[in-house]
Amino acid sequence: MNASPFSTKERILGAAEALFATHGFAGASLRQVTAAAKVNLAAVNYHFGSKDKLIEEVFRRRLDELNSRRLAALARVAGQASTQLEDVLDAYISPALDLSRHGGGGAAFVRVLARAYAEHNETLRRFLSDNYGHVLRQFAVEFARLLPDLAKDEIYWRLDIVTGALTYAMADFGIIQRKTEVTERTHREQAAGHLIRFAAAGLRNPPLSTAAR
Amino acid sequence: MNASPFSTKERILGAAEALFATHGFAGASLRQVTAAAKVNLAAVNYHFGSKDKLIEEVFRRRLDELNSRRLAALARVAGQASTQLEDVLDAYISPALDLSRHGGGGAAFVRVLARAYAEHNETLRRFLSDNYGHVLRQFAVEFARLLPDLAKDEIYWRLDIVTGALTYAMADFGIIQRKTEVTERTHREQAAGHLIRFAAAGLRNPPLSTAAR
DNA sequence: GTCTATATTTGGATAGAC
DNA sequence: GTCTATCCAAATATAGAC
Repeated sequence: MNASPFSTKERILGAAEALFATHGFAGASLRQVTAAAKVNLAAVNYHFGSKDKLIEEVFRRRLDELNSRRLAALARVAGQASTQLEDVLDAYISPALDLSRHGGGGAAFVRVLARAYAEHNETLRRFLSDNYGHVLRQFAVEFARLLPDLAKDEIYWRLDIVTGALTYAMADFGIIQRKTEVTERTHREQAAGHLIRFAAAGLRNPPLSTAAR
Repeated sequence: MNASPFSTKERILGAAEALFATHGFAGASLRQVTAAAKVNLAAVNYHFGSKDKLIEEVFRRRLDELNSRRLAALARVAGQASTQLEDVLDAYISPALDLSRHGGGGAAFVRVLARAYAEHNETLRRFLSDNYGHVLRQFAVEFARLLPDLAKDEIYWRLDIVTGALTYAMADFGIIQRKTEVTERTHREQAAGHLIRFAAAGLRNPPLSTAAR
């Protein structure tokens, strides 16, 4: 139960996170992982049991914190009369941004998360749905309060679009190449700012009247 | 030079497309591919030379058509006084939607494309940039015409967000599960409609004044 | 808990018959 | 062009000494 950041276990998790982000789950081998972590090849199976279990641990380590940070941020603005749409979006987006700043490897994890969406793997999907499902539902409640003209379906459609753009933006998949004079951190903050304003405008868009269909 | 849809080559390409969409490039083995295509294992190396070359062919087969369809659709609305933002978005989004309807395997390809974004593989990135770069630039010109208040940088930021949301939505990564009474096709059309309206609102959003920073 | 060594499986690629 | 058989490299996983 040694959670020291230099324990074998933690070093493996960190190396795995970085390599899964770069090469994918199938693309990164345990040999690469153990070499990067400077531990013995056999250590993975000893500490985690299998490659699949290691993947799950990589997720669990970060998701618990991201989840609770998002919900805490939401709790601070939910139900308040003064709350703006941007505040709720910020509660959703900023914890992901903060995570990506965790020099340690949070930035890599954000990309791992994006990969998980790309992998249509049912096991992973269920794992994420179990961890994120209730978070999204709570945010949907608050968005519905602030956007009373939108039907429930419409809210979910739009949140889905926001999540897509967020996933893509945070993982830095985009075509926009960071200029060398801009730090990684500044680039991410700019991305988050653009995203929040874009998303707010998209969410505020009046619903298509049923008559117009 | 046999391009019959039942030729060995085409069967391999179709099977590879489907398996790459499901399992990723590293995750799908040539053994799985050839078994699904009902051809001999050796056929891949005979027809394509290597797994990497096969991957490139999977892209080329669809990208050429998608590219020219987008540009053709853009040409029909570019420069016209009556053109609305939604028309240009439609020119960008609808060809991807059409592709995803190609019963044949276009739907799978859209997911392969999304995976290519997730794979940060430099070779693939360059390949896509070569194929898509000029298309995006042409669209940016037209968006700039319709959104004269936005700086060039701002246009690219927003287009990047739209591309992210589009990639995500078309690949059906979202949390929204299609209801069983809704056909796949209808679901995709709804997704495209929501996306276009959302994106139009986000793009029309007034720029953040520099004073407000 | 960590190591070396190895078993076992899987995957990419090729040789050579037909 | 297609097949069988096979090579070789790389990967996961485990056994057993320390």
